[in-house]
Amino acid sequence: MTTDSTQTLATGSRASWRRTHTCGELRSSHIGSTVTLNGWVAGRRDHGGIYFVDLRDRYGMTQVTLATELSDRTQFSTEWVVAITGEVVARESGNANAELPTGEVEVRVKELVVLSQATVPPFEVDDGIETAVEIRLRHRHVDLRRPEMTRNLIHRSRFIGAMRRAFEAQDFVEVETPILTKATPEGARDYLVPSRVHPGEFYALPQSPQIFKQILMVSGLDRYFQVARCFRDEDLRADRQPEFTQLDMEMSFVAEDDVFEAWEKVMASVFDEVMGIQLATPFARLTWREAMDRFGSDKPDLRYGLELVDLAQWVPLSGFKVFEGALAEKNGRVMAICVPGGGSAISRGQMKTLESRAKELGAQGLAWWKPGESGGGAGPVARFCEGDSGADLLARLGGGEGDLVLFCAGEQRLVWKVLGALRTDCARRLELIPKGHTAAEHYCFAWVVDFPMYEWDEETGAFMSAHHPFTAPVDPTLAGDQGELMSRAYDLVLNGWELGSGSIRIHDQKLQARIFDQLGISPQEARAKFGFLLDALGSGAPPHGGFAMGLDRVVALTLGLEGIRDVIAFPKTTSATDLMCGAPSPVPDRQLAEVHVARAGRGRTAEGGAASPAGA
RNA sequence: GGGGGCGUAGCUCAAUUGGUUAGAGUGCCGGCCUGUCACGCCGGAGGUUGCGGGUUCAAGUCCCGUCGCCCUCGCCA
Repeated sequence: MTTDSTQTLATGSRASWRRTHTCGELRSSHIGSTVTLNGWVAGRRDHGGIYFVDLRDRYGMTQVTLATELSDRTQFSTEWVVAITGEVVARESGNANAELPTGEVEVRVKELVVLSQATVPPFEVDDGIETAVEIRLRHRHVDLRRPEMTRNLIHRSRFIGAMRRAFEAQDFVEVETPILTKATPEGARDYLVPSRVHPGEFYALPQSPQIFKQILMVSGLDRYFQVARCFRDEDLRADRQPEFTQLDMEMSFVAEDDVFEAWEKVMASVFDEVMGIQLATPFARLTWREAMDRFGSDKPDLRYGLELVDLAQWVPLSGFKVFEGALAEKNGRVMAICVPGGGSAISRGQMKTLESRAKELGAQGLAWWKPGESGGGAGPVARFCEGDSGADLLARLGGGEGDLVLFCAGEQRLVWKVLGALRTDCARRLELIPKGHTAAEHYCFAWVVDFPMYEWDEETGAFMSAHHPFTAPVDPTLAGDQGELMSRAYDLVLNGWELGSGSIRIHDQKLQARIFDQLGISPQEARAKFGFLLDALGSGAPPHGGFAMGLDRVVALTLGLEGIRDVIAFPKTTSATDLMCGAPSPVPDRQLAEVHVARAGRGRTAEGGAASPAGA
């Protein structure tokens, strides 16, 4: 039986159902007062003579009680939105709920108004559910009602707010840059937006506000920041969405240290304000080369050891032809990691998994050794580790009996990649990674500096910028082998995640032109693509540099999450679709014609049929 | 684009060698219960086994195709 209470809703701006308190607010001090609460019915327990309702809003949960007479004549169910008015009463001792901040009291309901009915929820609106991501995304409006999801979004909001205050405290100015901008063939694939006014021409959504922020420096803004949406049409990962948010910044008349210091201040202030954590600054610094050689990664997780060890000196002692051959190759390396206790902790089955992982990354196989009592031991490399050879190796690795040694031989980049991945894998397996995200020691920040300027691209047979083409070289004379040039780019790394990257930029028009030349971009091409930047650099450009931090990532890490999906209100799936609103979707032909776009090849039409191939 | 995993009730899962009417928990609906808060007890409804084809006397199960989700390599200046 539905009450007529919904009829009483339209009673003007001072409706009687308006809440006086939130559902997370009531304490013993409120006992005796009459209150009105608004919220969602999170749970009901009918005990015959007394009826309990858990009322939930984003502030918390409050238990309210209904007399039989009231519960009998009022219909409501899970997730209905109701208003209750009643008296706050103490719970008798023994009935208090210590789990709930409001657990000392409850509200004895005199009146209940149904504000909105609800369909049965597709899954429980509660923390710790095991519902498939797909279902949660499809019903995101319900998913976000779950306290842990609400908490994530609130944490994100506070984090961003604190960042804004911290930058403003250092005189940074927030400036918005265009979302409809110019396509750049370099870098990631652009999302394109057809122009209606200019047939056949397209805007691109920004991969980052890079050029705009440099131009703001030329304009004399001196210190800029922005909470910037960025778009990259590339395949997704757990820590990658096609649209994501950066805390982007740029500053003038600076070198690396100035940028680092500005960020260290911001991070220290934000962690303190939002989480009460006192970060130690300055953050650790290591060169790219050191990061690769010690951890096999340019985003090393510094919370544990398992470092890579170079074995060039040991290989001749081993007499292992395969390793000797690898060393003789150009950029050949033989390296290993020693997994403490891995001799017994890593099973035969797990070794198979490690090996297939190594092969997946391009290794021929996985050489390993489990040292035994007297220098022998098990594994394909064991017979090269007998006697002095084994003793020498163990001394280099700092290991011994009971450990597991994993080798990798080959081209340097491959060795780094394989051992870097195995290092992470083993650390996870052996649970060497300290858990937690609530104390300073859970956060290992590090600046990685001195990246290579260029990377060789096999596909195009040309050098590409490792960072981006506006990055200043360490040596502005560009002397020496182009492949060996180092850049003034840097990354900030946290617990094995790349939080963001930046660089000191080129502020000299002539040097910028030379870099374009090294990238194989002709002067005509450079003018067409980046003419406005070159013009700006020629109009009085201050030395400048900056950095952009992936907000989704840092927010996820500070919540102890392993992916960024749960800190984004409406994220996309692995195939870049939005399951809630159904984007992307076909559009009617009329709409396509307006923007001068014709269908080509596969695809659905707005009418649901398949599009005819172009030219048909 | 490649590799791997998953897809059965609203949700989470089970179903022997291919074999009777596809089950359980939870949620939902109804009934009982005055102190629960993962309430308890009794009853009920709820299924295009992702979709399409094939093999077979017989398919949730085997084969082919396809779609979706997750992880991952490539990719992500």
